[in-house]
Amino acid sequence: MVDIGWSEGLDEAQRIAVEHDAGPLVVAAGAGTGKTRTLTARVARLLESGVPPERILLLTFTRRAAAAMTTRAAALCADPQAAQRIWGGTFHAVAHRIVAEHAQHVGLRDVTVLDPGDVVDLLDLLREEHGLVGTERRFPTSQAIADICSRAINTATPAREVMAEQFPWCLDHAAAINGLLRDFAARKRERGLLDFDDLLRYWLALLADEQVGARLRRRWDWVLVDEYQDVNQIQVDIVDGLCPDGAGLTVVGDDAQAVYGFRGANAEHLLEVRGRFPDATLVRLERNFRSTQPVLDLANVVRPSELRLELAADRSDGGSRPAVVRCANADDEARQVADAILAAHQDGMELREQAVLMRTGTHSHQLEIELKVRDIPFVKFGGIGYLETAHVRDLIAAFRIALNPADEVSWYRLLTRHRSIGKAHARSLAGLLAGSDDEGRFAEAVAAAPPKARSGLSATLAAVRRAQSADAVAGVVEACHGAVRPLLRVHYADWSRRAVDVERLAESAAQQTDLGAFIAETTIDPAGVSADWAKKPYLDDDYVILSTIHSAKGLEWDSVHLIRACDGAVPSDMALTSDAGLAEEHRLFYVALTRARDSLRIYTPDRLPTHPTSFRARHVIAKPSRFLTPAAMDRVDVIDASAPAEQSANRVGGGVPARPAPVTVPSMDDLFS
DNA sequence: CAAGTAATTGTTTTT
DNA sequence: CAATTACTTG
Repeated sequence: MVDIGWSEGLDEAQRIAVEHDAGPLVVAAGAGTGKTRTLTARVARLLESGVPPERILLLTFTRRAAAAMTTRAAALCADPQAAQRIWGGTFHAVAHRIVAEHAQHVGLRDVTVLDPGDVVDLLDLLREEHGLVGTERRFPTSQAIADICSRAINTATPAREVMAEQFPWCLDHAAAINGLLRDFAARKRERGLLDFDDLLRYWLALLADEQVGARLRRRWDWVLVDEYQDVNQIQVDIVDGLCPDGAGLTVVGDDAQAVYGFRGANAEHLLEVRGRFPDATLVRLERNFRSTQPVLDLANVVRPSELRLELAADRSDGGSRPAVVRCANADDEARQVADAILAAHQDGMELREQAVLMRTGTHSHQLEIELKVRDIPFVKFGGIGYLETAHVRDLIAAFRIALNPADEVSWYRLLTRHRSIGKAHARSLAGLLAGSDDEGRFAEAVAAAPPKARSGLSATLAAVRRAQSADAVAGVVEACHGAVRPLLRVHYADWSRRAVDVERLAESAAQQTDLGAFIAETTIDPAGVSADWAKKPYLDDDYVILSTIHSAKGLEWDSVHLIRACDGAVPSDMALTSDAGLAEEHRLFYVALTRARDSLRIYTPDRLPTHPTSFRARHVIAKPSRFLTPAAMDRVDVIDASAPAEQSANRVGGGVPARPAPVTVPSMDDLFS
């Protein structure tokens, strides 16, 4: 690291942002304008000027982003070790660290983080207690109730209002839902259970406390928040609590890339920072270092924005116009994408420099098959929930019980895995087991269980007892694994396949020094962990990235393929009910386009299956995305791949015709006459 | 009250 | 083609 300081290669606007002093700073950074580089350089500059790393708090959207930024900052510093001591991570991850550290201040003995699935389980459990399960009055699903609750918290809006605006069909049950949610909150508190929203609420509460808040504020002199267009009200309040007068605050964002409205985020928050802190400095980054001019020409036509950033390319190496590729149907689209990927690969472009983006995880179904058939390696980001599979969550539930015996949801989960224990028994037994520290409660529970369940249950409880008294992490893990292993057999038909996954998690957990932290981090950011597991073996391989547009945020590739650019997919038909929803889809489209450095291909199949996975699905006519306006189409080349003449030439596996000729099936009348 | 079988029904996006 | 959900039977 010789002589590559933080100031190397910055343009004028970036330099202003990097060198800016302690006053509040807003960096409006268009796509590809070196936002990460600027933020990183600013951190490096602070460190070089003698700021102790632990006095810097870097809030990012994913853990991966925080890690990338601290690593890059480290590379720019004289003391690379120092950067590792920066406080960095997502709002939720930092919240967990702070809340765990101050558990006693918020009246908790243990902090257990509930994942969204656990939240639904707990609501299910409570709603049975509330007698809200009858079939004759259809009550909203626990998932819907969880969504209402989350939205209320994240936007600081009463649940009743949330229902009126977003969930009108639930309004009839508003009183019952509110009662259930009050109980839900009370139960979580009693048991030391925090869901994702609680992490933020508790952090905010700590900041509001006179003494603790003052101490927390003194802890950091510099607070930098990335992707500020995607924060919600409670996160704004947290930032406010950290920097009440804006001193030392830097926020970076792009209102045209706000795509988390469904989670309560609102790009207005970015625009409001200057109203909140009139002395804030605004720096605009408008020079794009990422893409070629033809790609930007299209992006600028598509771009929706109030900050009115117009991107100008810094690159002068020309480049070709983006392509809109018309395809006959989804299978044809998959072949076209695979063809293009292989062709580029033949021309020397690594697979990892090519990405396929889609609106929803299921859109790549046909493509995944095509890639497998052709032996093209790929990794899919976003969507996949290794850690969300039932059996993996079973083992995590056992870990949680070992660490927090009051974790009623985990007890409930583990109990329902036993033979002869269903919802009803599990509910009462979970109450008993989680409700007291009494030594005799295990024996009591066995006695209270139905006879057929007793031997299994006592084996589980013995293992749990071993786990609770083990002092080394490996011992806890081993005991929990021992508890879960026989249950898999009982509960899942395909238990042997699942046992392998569970084994893997157990191995990984056994190596941890702090099991509680491992579980919490895994719960808060499962993508990071599962990606680590899933990708390690392939790391030196070359593979194509398949990603949802959401998960592609902040990333870039030489070549980008956007599939399913059809109305109903982009924009998603789920979003068409409101103007705000449509506007968000529009921004999402913009985010997708701006991921490309050199090559951008947008695929518009003429026909799409109604059901993504079923092959009996009807194929219906699809229209190209409404975002491909005439002005946009002026800036692309149209390739009509659905025309038969062009097809077969560069196809590898011979072509399957889009619509096979009808086959006459012989009548069976002669068999039955 | 749970297990097993049959029917149905769907599917954004994520910390 | 899952993965719930509804219904029947033990």
